[in-house]
Amino acid sequence: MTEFESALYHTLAVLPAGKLSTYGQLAKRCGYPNYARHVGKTLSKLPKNSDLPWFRVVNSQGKISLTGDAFLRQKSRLKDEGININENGKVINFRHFLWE
DNA sequence: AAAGTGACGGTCT
DNA sequence: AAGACCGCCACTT
Repeated sequence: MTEFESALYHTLAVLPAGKLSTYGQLAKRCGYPNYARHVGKTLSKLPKNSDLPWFRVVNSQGKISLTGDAFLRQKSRLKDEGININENGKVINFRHFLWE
């Protein structure tokens, strides 16, 4: 496991339920500014049974970046935490839920 | 080794 | 508000 992955996992692990973060924000927070794309890349390799809150991560515009089934799964997980998605895939009241 | 590829992002039109 | 454009960086072709 790379140093970046380790840093990212530790940061993601403490993202509170009911909150959201963005790829870029997580990258910065774990000490790797400019690694937004790598956050996505890394999350895409996460095991399906991962305990990490991968679903609390959306893009800088507050939209879900996943497609197809994955999109639906993320939308569902967020709804469980009281966060809803509009017909364009965007989090309703996005800024209100941002982590810090 | 050069070119393409992302669960991305900021800026400028 | 929505695209186009470019910067970004590790990986794969």
